[in-house]
Amino acid sequence: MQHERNEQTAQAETLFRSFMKTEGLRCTSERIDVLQEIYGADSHLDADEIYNRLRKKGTGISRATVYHTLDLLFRLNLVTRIDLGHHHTHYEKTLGVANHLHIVCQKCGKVSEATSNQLAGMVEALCSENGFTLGSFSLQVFGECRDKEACAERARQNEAE
Amino acid sequence: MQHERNEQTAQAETLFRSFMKTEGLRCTSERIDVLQEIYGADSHLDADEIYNRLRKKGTGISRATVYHTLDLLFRLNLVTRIDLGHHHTHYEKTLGVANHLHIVCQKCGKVSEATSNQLAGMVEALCSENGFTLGSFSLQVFGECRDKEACAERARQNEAE
DNA sequence: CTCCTTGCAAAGCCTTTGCATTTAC
DNA sequence: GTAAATGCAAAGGCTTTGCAAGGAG
Repeated sequence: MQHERNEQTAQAETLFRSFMKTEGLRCTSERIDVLQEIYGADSHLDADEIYNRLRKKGTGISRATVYHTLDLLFRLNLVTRIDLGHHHTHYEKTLGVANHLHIVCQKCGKVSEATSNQLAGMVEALCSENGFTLGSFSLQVFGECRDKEACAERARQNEAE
Repeated sequence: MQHERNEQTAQAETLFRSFMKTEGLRCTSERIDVLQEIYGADSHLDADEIYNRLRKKGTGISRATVYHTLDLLFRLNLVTRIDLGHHHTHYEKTLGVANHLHIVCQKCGKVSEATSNQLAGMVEALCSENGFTLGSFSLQVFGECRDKEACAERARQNEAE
């Protein structure tokens, strides 16, 4: 698993460098840092989380650069934008997680990660049918936890904060 | 078609009134106006579009109420929130459009509406498997137009604006 | 050496909030 | 009559932008 993750990160970095060369853009250390932060994370992050994590590691990056880089990575399909209903964007790696989706509870806000082995193929087919080349996609599902008790407990915790 | 749309709107309104009664909330004319605006629209709208359309019709509604109502309708699963990458939320009716998704071109920004007859069933199954009751969902696909010429033309138009 | 990129701070924009007023039930 | 909803304006929070300084190719 550890090994797999590193491979993904390495693959992303190789792709990134090649993209940058093609587009005549520069591979700065800040950009690589953001890429690694996202690929090293187990799930979705928002811009501020990425900024703070990098600062804590001693990387002297600015928010402006984080936003610029995220936009770049999105355009290159190395990260996806997802909207979990928090009114700000989250970001997630695309490589190696094409069967990935989120289910958000509308009551307690809990976000569950789910996988589907049909999803990627279906989206790919839909793109073809509609005259598009697939870049990335994100599926958000809003619903309610079936476990009402645990859900209510979490909702209470949220209130408290 | 016209008939079908009206039926959906009527169905949404009935559901809404019953929800409101159950929750002890009030059916104000502003809330009904927002609901009708969304159900009367052919596609996704953002909060400001809803506000402006209602104002043009002479409805004296405020932005605050539009936002409050959208939140309410979302919680009741009468509208879905979608993120088309514009960094602000769009809203769309849920009733009668469960097979609906968006494909956004990352180059020119064009949004295509697509349908899939497998999608709703798949999402429903995923919810069950993961211990959730389905409320609503939204799938956004980011990619590139295959028609490069038309795409480049649209991109140029966007620049001009 | 050139042009891209960074970082700071300010501006921008969407969304939420506090509070007095109005209104549905 | 009373609790809920509206509207206004101000505040809030995420994101973008302008511009000077720095750095990759």
